[in-house]
Parts: sequence; C-alpha cells; structure tokens
Amino acid sequence: MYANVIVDITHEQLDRVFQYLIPSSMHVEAGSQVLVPFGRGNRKIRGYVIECTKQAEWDPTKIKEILEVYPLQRTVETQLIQLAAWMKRCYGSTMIQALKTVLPMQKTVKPIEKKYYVLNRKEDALAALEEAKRKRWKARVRLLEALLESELLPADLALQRLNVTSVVAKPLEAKGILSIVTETTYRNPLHSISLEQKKIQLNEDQSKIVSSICNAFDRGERTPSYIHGITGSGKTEVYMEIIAHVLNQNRQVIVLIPEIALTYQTVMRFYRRFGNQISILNSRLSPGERFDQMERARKGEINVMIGPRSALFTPFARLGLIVIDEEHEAAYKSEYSPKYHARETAIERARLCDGMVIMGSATPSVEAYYKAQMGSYRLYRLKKRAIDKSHLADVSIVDLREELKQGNRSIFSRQLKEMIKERLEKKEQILLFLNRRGYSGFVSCRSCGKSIGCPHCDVSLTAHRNGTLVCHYCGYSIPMPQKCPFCGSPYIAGFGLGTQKVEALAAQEFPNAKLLRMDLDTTSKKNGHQEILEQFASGEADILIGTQMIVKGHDFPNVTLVGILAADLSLYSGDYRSAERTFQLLTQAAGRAGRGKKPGNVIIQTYSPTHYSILTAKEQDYEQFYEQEMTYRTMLQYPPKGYMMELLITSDNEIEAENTIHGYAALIQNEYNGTIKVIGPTNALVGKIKDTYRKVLYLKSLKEALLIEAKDRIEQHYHRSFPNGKLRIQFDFYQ
DNA sequence: AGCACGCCGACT
DNA sequence: GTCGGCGTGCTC
Repeated sequence: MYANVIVDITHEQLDRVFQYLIPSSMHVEAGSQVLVPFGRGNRKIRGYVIECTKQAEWDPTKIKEILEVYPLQRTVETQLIQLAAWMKRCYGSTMIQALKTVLPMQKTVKPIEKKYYVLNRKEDALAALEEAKRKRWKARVRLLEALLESELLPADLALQRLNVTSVVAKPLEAKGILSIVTETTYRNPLHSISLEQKKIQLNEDQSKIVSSICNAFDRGERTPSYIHGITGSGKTEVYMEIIAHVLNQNRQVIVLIPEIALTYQTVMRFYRRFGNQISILNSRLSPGERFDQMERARKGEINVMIGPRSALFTPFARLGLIVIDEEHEAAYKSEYSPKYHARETAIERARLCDGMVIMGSATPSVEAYYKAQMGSYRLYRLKKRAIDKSHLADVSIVDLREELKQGNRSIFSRQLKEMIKERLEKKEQILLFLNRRGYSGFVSCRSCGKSIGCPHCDVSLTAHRNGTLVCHYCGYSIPMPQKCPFCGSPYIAGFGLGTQKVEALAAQEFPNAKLLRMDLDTTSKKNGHQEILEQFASGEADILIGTQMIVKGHDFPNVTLVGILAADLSLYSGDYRSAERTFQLLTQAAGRAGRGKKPGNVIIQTYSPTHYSILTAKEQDYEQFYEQEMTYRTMLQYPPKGYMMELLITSDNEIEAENTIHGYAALIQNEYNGTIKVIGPTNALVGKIKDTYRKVLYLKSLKEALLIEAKDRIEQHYHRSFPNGKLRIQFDFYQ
C-alpha cells in the first residue's frame, strides 16, 4: 500500500502530492500525520496523508518508506484537516486547496517571522567587504554593501532585490560579521474598550427561544437551530444570551456575520457584552494581524471570534457554538475552490467538535428553510419587533408602466415624489435604494446597438469616472472612445441608471434636500463606508442614495420612507435564484423603514408588479413567498428539491476544452442514464477570461450521493488524461 | 524551503 | 589540480 502525502502547503513548488510506501507493520489512514524522509538529504519532515492507494503513480523503486505515524490525536489541527477532507469530498476541490482554506495560518507564518540581516561591527564588515571584493565573491559584495548602507536588511528584500539567499549570509554569520535576526511581533488591532455591562431585557418570545436552545445544548442535543425573525425582532440579543451560556461552560464561540453587515454598531454591541474575550476578523486586517488573531484563538486568549466566512476556521480547541447571522447572504458561499457554503461547513465543523450551530435571518434561504421544514433544523420564530410600538412598514407597489402611460418619464413616480416632499417637510429621513444587481455600466452604440467588449474576456467593458473603459475580469483598459468603433456613429453612451445619476436627478427634483450618496466611489477611502452611515445617522443629510450596502445592518431610527427605484432589475438575471434574491433584497430594504417609534412607508417601483417575489415582499410574508418559490423549484427540480452540480473546464485551447467537456457529458450520460440529468455543455456565462476559455456542464439529480460519485468519476478520468496539462476542472455544488 | 549538484574563478 | 562560492533544479 502507498500513502499519498502532502508535505508542505506553504510553498508553491511543494504544493502537490508525494507518494510513500506504508511499511506492512504500520497502520496509516487518510488524515494521519506522518514523518517522512524528503529530498536528497532525506531530511525528516511532517506530512498529512490524504489517501491510501494500491496504485503507484511514480517509479516504485524510487518511493521511500514512511518513517513514523503520529497517533491520531485530537488537536484542533487534526479536526481542521478532517474538515478539509470533508470539503474536498463534498465540494470537489483538491486536498491542497481545501487545506489552504482551513489552515490559513501556515501561509501567513512568513510575514510574521520576519528575518533580518543585521551588521555587527562596521570595521569587520569593511574588512570582509575588502576580502570579498578581492576574491570577487559577487553576492557577498552585494550583501555587505547594502548592509553598510542601511545596517538592517529584511531577508526577503535581500532575496528579491539583491538576489542574495541565506546561503550567502550564513558563512558571514558564522564569522560574526552579521547576525540573522528573526523578529516575531505581536500586533494587536484591538483597542481596550470600557465595558458598560448593560443588562438587556429580553421579551417573552426571545427568552423562550434562549431557554429552549440552552436546554438543548445542555442535554447534548446538537441539531442546528434556525431563528426566523423579522427585521428588528432582536435576533442579536438572543444570540448573545446563548453565547454567554456557552462561554459559561468553558466552550468557545464563532460568530459569522457577512462582512457588509459587520458595522461599528454591531461590533460595539458584542464588545460591550463580552469585552476582551472577543476578537474580530475582517478584510481590512493585514495578513499579520489576521494571523495573530488566529494565534490568540489557538492559545485560548480569546473565546469569541466574530468575522466573515473565513472565521469559520478559527482554531478554537474548545469550540462549542457557531452562530451564523443573516444566513441567506450570498457571501456565505465561497467563490474560490473549494466552493464551500459556510452553513454546511459550519454544521460539519460543529459535528467534529460536538458543538452546535445556530442560524438566523428575516429571509431564510430557501435551501435552509426547506431543511428546517424537513426537520433537519429546529425552527424558532420571532414575529414581533423588539422595540415596543415600532411596527412593520406600510409597503405599496407602484407600476412603472402605468406611470409611463400617464406621461411621467422621471425615475421617481408621482407617489414617491409626493411622499419624499412630505417627509422633507417633517424633517424625517429617506433612503433611496437602487437595485443595481446584475447591472454594470457598459457602453453601447445607439446606432448599431453594439457594446464595447474586452478583447481577452467575454464581457462588456465598464465605464469608469475618469473617462476610461475597464474590464473587471482582467484589468484591460482603454480611453472612452469618441465614436463607435464598429459603425463610427458619435452617439455612444453609458447605459443604465447609476447612483450618481440618481443623485443628480434627485438634486434637480428636490433642490432643498441635503443628499448623501453611498457607492464604490464614495466609500473607497478607508472607513468611508462607516463615515457616511454615521453622517446620515446623525441627521446631516435628508436623503441617502445607494445600493445593497445601505440596507444591511444599520439602524436609522429617523428613516420613515424607503424608496426602491427599480425593484425588478435583479429579477431577470437568468438563474434560478433570482426571485429569491429579489424577495430578500426588497424585504431587507423595507425593513429599514420605521425602525424607531415613527411609522414607516416603503414604495416599491417596478415594471413587474404582479410577480410573486414582489407581491410577497409587499406583504412581508415569507411563508407565502416560500410556498410559491418551492412550487417553482419542485417543478423544475432545482435545489433544494433536487441537487445540482456545475463542472467548469478552463483551458487556453478552446478545442481541447470543448472535446473534453463533451467527453465527460457522454460519460455521465452513459453511466447514469436516467438518474442524472445532463444539461449542456455550453460556454460559461463569461465564456472567456484572460484568454482562457470556460466551458460548463450542469448535472442534476435527486440524490446528492450520485452527483458526488459522478464528480469522483470525472476527477479520476481527468487525472488519467491530463496529469499536468493546462486544462483545469472545477466543481461547484448548488445546494 | 532546503539541499546537492555542477559550473567556474582563484589560489597553491 | 583543488577549494569553495553561487546559481539551478529537484524533492515521491
């Protein structure tokens, strides 16, 4: 028997599988950690066994034996490696990709342990430099000259700029001319914050849920819980009570929050309650700070980690609870291989450490709600808003087709205009929400209708403010042309409705209102996002205009009107989730109105006023939406009723990609005739990126296991025919 | 990464 | 010839 072993994930060149012989007396299994001889010097290093096989994929005479197996110990690392193996199996990535996802600390060890070369005595160095010059030791001269100039030289810089490796520095260190110093700094991005231990009073519904979940936890029941609570019903307080309960039992907690909702407000609430035992991960942290946070978690210096998707892999040894807030968020699904979903992965991680998962949302994903209905999760409901007298907003729909018939060509319907004026008089605030999903500022010709695309990718170029057209996939950029490159017509223009345009039109319509705009341009500087929200919250402006970002997680008690300018832009994006996304966006946006004690109004402007996602969003009736959506999904066997897998093939050779994917389609067609439905193959939505062709194939089945089997079969086939080719395959499971 | 191999200039 | 620095390429 042979073992396929991964020895090191920190260096690109070692980033593959090595095969070792398992001595007959030794018991080795997938997941074991082993000691193996490596390289010409047979230096002993640690490795992870990812699988055991009878197949020697290397010249058998050259395969070395495993030296030692470490007993399967229950450390966090072992658990995370097991989790990686599960991700590889379920999401169809390579083991290395999965390991890199769950063990991010290995990769960031480097910037933390920074190596420096430091000069000891100048005279010695000058003497050594003389000698080196005389003997023409070029690398040594380069190093010494650089050191005489700056005295302290980071080793990575020496390697990049001077082409000096540690081999050059070592003899100099031995002679005492320089020292090699490794610095391990501990950065702490947290500032100590005073605790205001304010006891929150839970209402009856909230405390019922808390005690039910806490009791289940104490009894050792580990079924995930789902809290379906309308916006503003106080889910966070419920989480915090349960977190406190779990912390009291000396267990640790991970809280997942989509990055977009991880606002100062939210963070402060957790700080006030749990103080210094919490830590926060976000994309603003440098890799070093990030690593430090993970290291503190491993050492048990903190007990609660709050962060986005990747916080799921915090190395807590006593993990007892994972909370997933805003469960429906698309950000919980990874875009990179392994394309894991945080919900499923959290449940598996919790299973491995005997922990529990709690999720919550006002608009659960259809997949999760289905599982709750099937009894896989315990379902709890919060139907009342936590603040007394605050009520759900009154929502009305405006048919934009009707407006047009009446001769109103403005982007504001008459009803919306009137209400805005009324609120402005009352000094109440307004949110204008632009549903821009799926829209990009592409440029097209009004004469011939052609749009200007990227020559390397199959997408339209996006117009930027500085007068250039940029490809968002590869960065290709050209100045905005004065006339159409196809027909020469001067009438080319950006198409669609941007936040800037809305701002300009609003300024025209309501000249006395103070406007604030929130989009990529105004938030790109550090904390721009935060600043704008605070400005608005403190009443510095009357109207806030923005996209998705303005509807997440921030409370504006003085907002009493939300206008949704074009509700259906997200409805026809052409995938089976578009209705769900539309419903979620509209409901979340509507939930922003009337968070304080004043009643709120919401106006939804749309061209499809009879679509069920818009009608049910108006009623703010999730159950109704769910019923209708499930009818549609059942009819077409989309998830969660059926399972679906996407196979993506990328190659710079289009014909090879085409042939291969047709081959796989035929293979599955033959092997699983009737049990797996094959759709395609076709070009991917973006058929070419950076001159690499992209072909996709969809497999649908009622049984998930069959799809995983099909994935394994395709994988085997791939390994046999393209051991190191440029053609790549990737899997994505929709669930 | 870390190690050995082999090239090539310098010293004896 | 031999010694040893320095660049390169491989590791099952």
